[in-house]
This record gives sequence, C-alpha cells and structure tokens, in this order.
Amino acid sequence: MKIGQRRSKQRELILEELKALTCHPTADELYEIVRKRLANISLGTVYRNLDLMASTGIILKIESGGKNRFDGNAMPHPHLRCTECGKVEDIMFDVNLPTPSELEANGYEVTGCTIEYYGICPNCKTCC
Amino acid sequence: MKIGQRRSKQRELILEELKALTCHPTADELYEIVRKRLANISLGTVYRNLDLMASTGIILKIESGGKNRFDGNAMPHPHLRCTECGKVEDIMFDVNLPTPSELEANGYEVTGCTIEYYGICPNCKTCC
DNA sequence: TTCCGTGCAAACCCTTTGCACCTTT
DNA sequence: AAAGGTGCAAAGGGTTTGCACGGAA
Repeated sequence: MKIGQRRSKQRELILEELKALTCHPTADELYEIVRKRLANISLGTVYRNLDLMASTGIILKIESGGKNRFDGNAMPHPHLRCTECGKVEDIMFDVNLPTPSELEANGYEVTGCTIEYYGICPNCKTCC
Repeated sequence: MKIGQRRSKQRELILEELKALTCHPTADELYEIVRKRLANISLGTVYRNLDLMASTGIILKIESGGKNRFDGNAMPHPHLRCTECGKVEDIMFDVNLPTPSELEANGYEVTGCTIEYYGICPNCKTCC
C-alpha cells in the first residue's frame, strides 16, 4: 500500500504507534504519544498523516460529533462508543449485513459500512 | 414525552418542520426552513432545541466529522451517507443485529446502535 | 412573580491551511 | 536540484455559551 509520494519518519512513527494500540485514540492523544519519540513533531503533521492514511484505507477514521478517533485496524468491524467520555472500543461480533452491492439500487456507489453501538462505559457508570 | 419544562413556539416549530422532512437536515438548513415561519428565531435556539430533543430521544442526531444532521424519525434505522456532499438518506432494510443486551458483557449499558453505509450519491457521481 | 427559553454575539474547540524551511529522491 | 513533507501559528467552521430580555406557568 502506497501512502504518500515519499517516506517520512513522522508518518511511519504515527502508523507504528497507532497499530500498537488496541484503543482508538484522538489525534491529540496520538500526538502526545508520538511526541515521546519525536519531540518536535507538530499536531498539524499528525492530522495530515492520519487523514492521508485514512483516505488510502490503511487505517480507519472513526468520525463523531466531537473529536474524531482513529483505528489502526482497517478491517471493518463494529464499535462500541461511550456517550459520556467518547471512548471507543472494538466489538468482537461477526455481523451479517446486506452487502453494499444490494444497496446500489439507490444509485449510490457504496464503499463501506459503519456499525456503532453506544452507551455508557463501566467507568463512567460508576463515577457519575 | 416531556421535552423541556415549558412549551415554546420555537421548539414546537422546529420539531414540526423536522418531522415534515424525509431528508436529514443540518442545524443551519433547518434554521433556514424554520426562519420562513418565525423570522427572528436564532441559530443558537435551533441548536439548543435539537440537542435537547435528541437527548430525550424524540429525534435522532446523526453525528459526523463535519456538520451533524438530524432525523425526525427516532425509530432506529440504517442510513446511507454520501462522502462527497454529506447528504444522508434512509435505508429501508430490516437489519438483524445482536441486541444491545448481548453486549452488556463488556460492562457497558448499551442504549442504541447506529448503522451507516457510505459511498457516493448519484448526483455527486455524475458531476465530479 | 418566577425562572425557563430566547436572541445576539462572542467564545470555544477541533481541524485545516499558508508559508518558509527541511528532507527525500 | 526538484518538490513533497514538516513545524508553526493563524485562520476556519461548526457548535456552544454568557447575558439581558421576553414569555410560559
């Protein structure tokens, strides 16, 4: 998978750290993590590379009303979001949905599908 | 279903206009619509009431990285989003997903689920 | 009369972007 | 040397919020 036109230490580091995580960090959370290994990286660069990698399909961008989150596992799979703290976890279910091709009757060229459960995570349940 | 503590002409009008639509407008689109009947309503009021009604479950807030959209039909149902123009449509499929209660093993109190297909709508396909 | 809801505009916050410099090819 | 990628900081865009006023109960 080709990412940009040239390699960059920043991009490789961002991808490496994201893939090492099982959680789904926001851009600024990942920025803080990457900063420990490349002190003067900028937040703008993190945003640029995350968007670039998401658009080439190497990673997943999990959009939301608040801060977006990113998933190093690009295989489509359902998520579970806490509506209190915004945290997103993976769900292990295999889900059978109508395949995108069935939907093209609407005239859409369907490229993917998102499944997201939401609720309140154990941590937010106890402290509120 | 109780909404606020008191009735307000603004809130009733916003809800009425949203329910009359089959599309899923953004806050500012709905603001423009409502303004035709209540010229000096403010965008802030539209935001406040949409959030209030979404939090009580009367309407659906469809979140996204860009502008959020709102759905007058609070019955959960899948959506189809155009990644070019952001427009959201309903899908008529009945989908069988594991019920939220099956997920509470994660310790979450699950309150709902979103299913969203995405792709490029017929209109954006022809003009780009 | 009470105090919730509103209009207005400024503030907020996440994200994007312009520009000069650095790095990869 | 050419030109993509970066750091920095400012701009952008959607949404929220403080405040004084208006209106429902």
